[in-house]
Amino acid sequence: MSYWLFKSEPDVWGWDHQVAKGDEGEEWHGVRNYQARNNMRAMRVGDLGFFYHSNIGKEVVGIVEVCRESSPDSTTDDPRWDCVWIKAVRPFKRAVSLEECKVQPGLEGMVLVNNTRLSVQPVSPEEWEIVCRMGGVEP
DNA sequence: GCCAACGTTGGC
DNA sequence: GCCAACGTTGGC
Repeated sequence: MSYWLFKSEPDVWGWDHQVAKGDEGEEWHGVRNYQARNNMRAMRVGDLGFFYHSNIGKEVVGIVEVCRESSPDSTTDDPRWDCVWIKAVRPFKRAVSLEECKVQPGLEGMVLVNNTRLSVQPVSPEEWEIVCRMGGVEP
């Protein structure tokens, strides 16, 4: 079981959209970055991830689960790009902002804090636990 | 809206 | 294979 973080601009695709898709989930299409794609290829069904709102909010708002492993991205014919499907699991009781993460002990090495431009990131088990607790949910 | 960081592209 | 030019992301 591994942990991840998915970034999305909430005015394009936000937590509420994700929740509306229910257990069927949604294809995490549109990623055109090798590092992010490779992270998705490493995902397995049942892996958990944070759902992060970039630009607007800049905060982790909930937890998602990988419900389909990486397969061709339906929004392109380019065979280089594929993606997983994710479904919403539960919302945070309170959103955890980027600002908070930056000053939280234990999160100094978090990719979110150190590589602002990577849209699909790995999260360590320690980071997972810390951020879940900050968000008011059990890891 | 600006700009820093970073990734990609393409000429050589 | 190098690197300059360019494009994109995302925090501020």
